[in-house]
Amino acid sequence: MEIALKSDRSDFNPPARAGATPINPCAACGVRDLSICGVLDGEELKRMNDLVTEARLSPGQAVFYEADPASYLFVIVEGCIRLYKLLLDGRRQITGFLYPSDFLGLAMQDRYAYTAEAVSPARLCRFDRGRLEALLEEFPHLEKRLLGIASNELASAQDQMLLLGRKTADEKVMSFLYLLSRRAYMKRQPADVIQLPMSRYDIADHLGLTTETVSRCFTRLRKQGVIGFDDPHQVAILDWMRCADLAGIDEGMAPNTRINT
Amino acid sequence: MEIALKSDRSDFNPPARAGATPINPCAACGVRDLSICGVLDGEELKRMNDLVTEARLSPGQAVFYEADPASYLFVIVEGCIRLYKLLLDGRRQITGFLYPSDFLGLAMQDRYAYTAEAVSPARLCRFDRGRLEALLEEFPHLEKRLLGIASNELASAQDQMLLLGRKTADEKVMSFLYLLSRRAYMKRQPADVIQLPMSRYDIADHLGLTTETVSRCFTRLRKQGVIGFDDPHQVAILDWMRCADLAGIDEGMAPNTRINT
DNA sequence: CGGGACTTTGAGCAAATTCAACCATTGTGG
DNA sequence: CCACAATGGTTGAATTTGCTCAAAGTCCCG
Repeated sequence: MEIALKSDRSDFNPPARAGATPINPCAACGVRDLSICGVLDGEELKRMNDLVTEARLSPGQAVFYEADPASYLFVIVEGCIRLYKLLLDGRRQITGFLYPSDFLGLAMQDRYAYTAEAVSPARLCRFDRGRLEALLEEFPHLEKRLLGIASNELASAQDQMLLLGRKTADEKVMSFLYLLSRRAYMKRQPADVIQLPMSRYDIADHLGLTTETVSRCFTRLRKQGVIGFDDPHQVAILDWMRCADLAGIDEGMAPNTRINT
Repeated sequence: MEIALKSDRSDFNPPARAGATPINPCAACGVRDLSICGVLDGEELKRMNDLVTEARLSPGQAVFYEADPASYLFVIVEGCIRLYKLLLDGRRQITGFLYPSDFLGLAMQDRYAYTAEAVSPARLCRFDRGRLEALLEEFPHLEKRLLGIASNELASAQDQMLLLGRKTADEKVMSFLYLLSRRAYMKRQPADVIQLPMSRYDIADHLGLTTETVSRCFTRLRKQGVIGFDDPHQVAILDWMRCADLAGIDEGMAPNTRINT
């Protein structure tokens, strides 16, 4: 199955030269504890280290394309990645944004189900799929971790369906912001000011809206005092009650007041 | 986290009496080959048989509710199940419909992420989660199968996001019908007449539309000769080219002319 | 035969889109 | 160093798709 792509693939990041790219040893990795590698001990980590190479991408570069053979799995080390699917006429749905420690490349039937592109300059760990699968035989808890990750993604996907199918434009935008804030909080990063590395266009394609509508929602919510921003890529949630109300959360608390979730 | 539910739980199916419900031995199961149990051999199947009980549900009965402790996993043996999530004000998004051989109950953090209800009279195999997980330790290929199932569901979820976010009402309805037809074909069931056990209301909540719009789409598509039906629960696809066009498939072939997918 | 649930159809309405213009920021070349 | 093109964001007016409200038709089952 071939997908229609206006853009050529000349910007495709060449595979890092095998064995030639020195990579930060996994033991020193900043995102390890949060990511799939967190379940591995010293010796296992060493084995894992053997089959990884680093990939660097600049904004707009693709990690892989929908329907490509799924030869690699990835872990984001730095930057933001967007995943999307296209209709034949070019309409785009961004199924998610990935951040450091997120896992990427679970595939159905050896083909990627979506395209992955860098939003901001990004660094990824790239694992050879075959060799990683071989490693799974040896480390069953790694496989268990993968299943856990897949379950989590499934749950997020269902949340996103609820958003796309049943929420209003304002609710969609507010839910999106709330989710990003919560994600930052979970990773012990500042959650008061939300960083939005992606464009309004990207946000629109993620929420099933148009750029114009997204922009209008932002200004409307700002006028109402729910959010605040000067830079369109840095937004603060001001009225947490109203935010939770719009996002469809039944607890109206700022993320840093929550006990656990 | 407690969800708002107008309906009480008086219709909840009582757990089948443990050990008391005789069940068709797995070896004789009609959906085994298609389902998760398909990877098990004779001895393994026997072990699996030990931890399963049968559940029967009549239309509208719940298998479990969102946020319930995820104590069981299920395989559908007969009937149709709808999965959904609710917003606080009652808006509903049906994330999927399940059919015989489908697997149910992958949970995040020990809680179900959605409610599961019978659409038509249904029969399910119910597995104790703890005991099944223990079995996974012994049968790693079973865990691999679960991961495969999760990957497939993830891919379907992404397709559904594309549908919800970017397709028109007609396209949504046609995509839905096409998918059901393809699913029937894959299971070697008649794919020329699509069985729709669910109501227009259910379809609407699955496609992010209202009943009225769904109904209008059906009549419009019938007038255009794309589909045909007398009974609203039995629909035939007549114009496969136009169907593929609307559904966003790039091959305009009837499912029974496809080589493989 | 009658009641209830589901489906269909119609008319008016509203949320979001489309089309268009304008503004702000950034990077480039003269 | 500044003009200016390019990109991304915002705002406005007109349009449209799908929704809401309302009513009528259909089917099933007691």
